[in-house]
Amino acid sequence: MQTSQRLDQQQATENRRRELLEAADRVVLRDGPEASMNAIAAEAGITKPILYRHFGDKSGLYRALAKRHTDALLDTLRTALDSRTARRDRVEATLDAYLAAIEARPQVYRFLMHPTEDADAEKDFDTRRYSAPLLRRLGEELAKIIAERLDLGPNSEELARVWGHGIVGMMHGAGDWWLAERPCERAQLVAHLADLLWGRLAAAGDIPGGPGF
Amino acid sequence: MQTSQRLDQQQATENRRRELLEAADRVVLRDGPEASMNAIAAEAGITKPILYRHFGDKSGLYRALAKRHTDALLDTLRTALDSRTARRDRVEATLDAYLAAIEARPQVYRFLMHPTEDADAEKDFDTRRYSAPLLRRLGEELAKIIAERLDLGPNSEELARVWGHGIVGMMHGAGDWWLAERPCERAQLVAHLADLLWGRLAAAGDIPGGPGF
DNA sequence: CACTGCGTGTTACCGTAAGTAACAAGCAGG
DNA sequence: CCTGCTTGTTACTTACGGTAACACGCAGTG
Repeated sequence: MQTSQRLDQQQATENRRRELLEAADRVVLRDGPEASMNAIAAEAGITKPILYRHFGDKSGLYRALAKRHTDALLDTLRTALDSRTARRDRVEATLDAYLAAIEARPQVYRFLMHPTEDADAEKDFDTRRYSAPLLRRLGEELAKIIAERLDLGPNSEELARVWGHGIVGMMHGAGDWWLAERPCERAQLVAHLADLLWGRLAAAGDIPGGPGF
Repeated sequence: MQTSQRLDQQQATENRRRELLEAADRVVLRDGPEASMNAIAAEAGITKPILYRHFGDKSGLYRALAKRHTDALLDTLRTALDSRTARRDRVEATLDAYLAAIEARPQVYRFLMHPTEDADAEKDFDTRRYSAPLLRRLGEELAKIIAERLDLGPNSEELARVWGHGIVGMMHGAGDWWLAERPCERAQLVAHLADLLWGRLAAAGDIPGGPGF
């Protein structure tokens, strides 16, 4: 019975882990990224050392938590990108899906954007590994899709990655501002961003009599 | 002699403030955004309470410090945007100026991008006031310039602001990734991003026999 | 049955960082 | 000399991440 016991045990700890993650989730949903380990432990009805046994340290817990949300968001975005419509419609659907997600759960969004405060960064002012993993993943995924589907001529690999991270950055930057200021409807924002990607900036005329651009 | 004394006094404290800011600058340049108040005070040859008397709290000091760098960066970018060349050249010059700046002083850049950890956020999970002030300012400035110079038809105000923040976000996202991974030369990155803004994404053909996009 | 091993849980602690209270010294001007 | 103001200090509090050490419960084994 040793092996089956070990399996039971493994599953039990995995269930526990899931419970803890869900508790952490609730706290983050309430307090945002500055949720403390103490608060999370309290929400789960236990004390800190147990959290540390399960996740090593704070960034371990946060990584686990972020992975769940990131996976979910990526699924949503992929669905939007995979619909069988015109390219512009799909781009708009994807932008809209992202914006809807951050609009629905701003605290989670803030949590995901939080730089990792990584312990492994230590003393090296290395510039690597400082920004939000979510954005990196989104950028890479988008790059892959672009490279798969678009005929970009030579250098397509590099071009696709730049575009992937650039578009994700655009989405993030505009979304962040929009969420804070709410200057217009979501649909308007989506249309404006798609216009930007569709080259309207390059096509626009100078202001008549203006200083030129 | 009372008034002139008061003026002397005012100027003296202002000089002191400048000295302290320069010390803080050196520490941030060395340690990045996690520079501690103790370390900054030590660098300035004094102790914490004096820093607090001058700047109120940490975010006060950080705001003052960020303002200096943001002003400087904005000046650089404005110069690039104001050159008397073709629109595409000016856009590329601006992107390049931004990227050169973050490449030259990554620690300062990390510091500027750091979310404010604002004390005034307190308990309101308000979503406002959480992201880097630098990006907001860049976005607004760019929006102003776009609105001033481009003929965008109706709704131009709103469109310009969306584009401003969107383009800044794109620049930031791509720059951040590029700085971490260094996948190509700066000039390449600039050209690719300009291509994106010039609508090459919309114009590209599907991969022959691929899944479509 | 006593005994060992292991996973779960606790309390109590350390180090560090933000922020503050309270006090000491230099130096104007009555 | 004494009052008031600025500049500086030391020493504290509070909060948080992280850890050590110890206690309980519960399998399986001699």
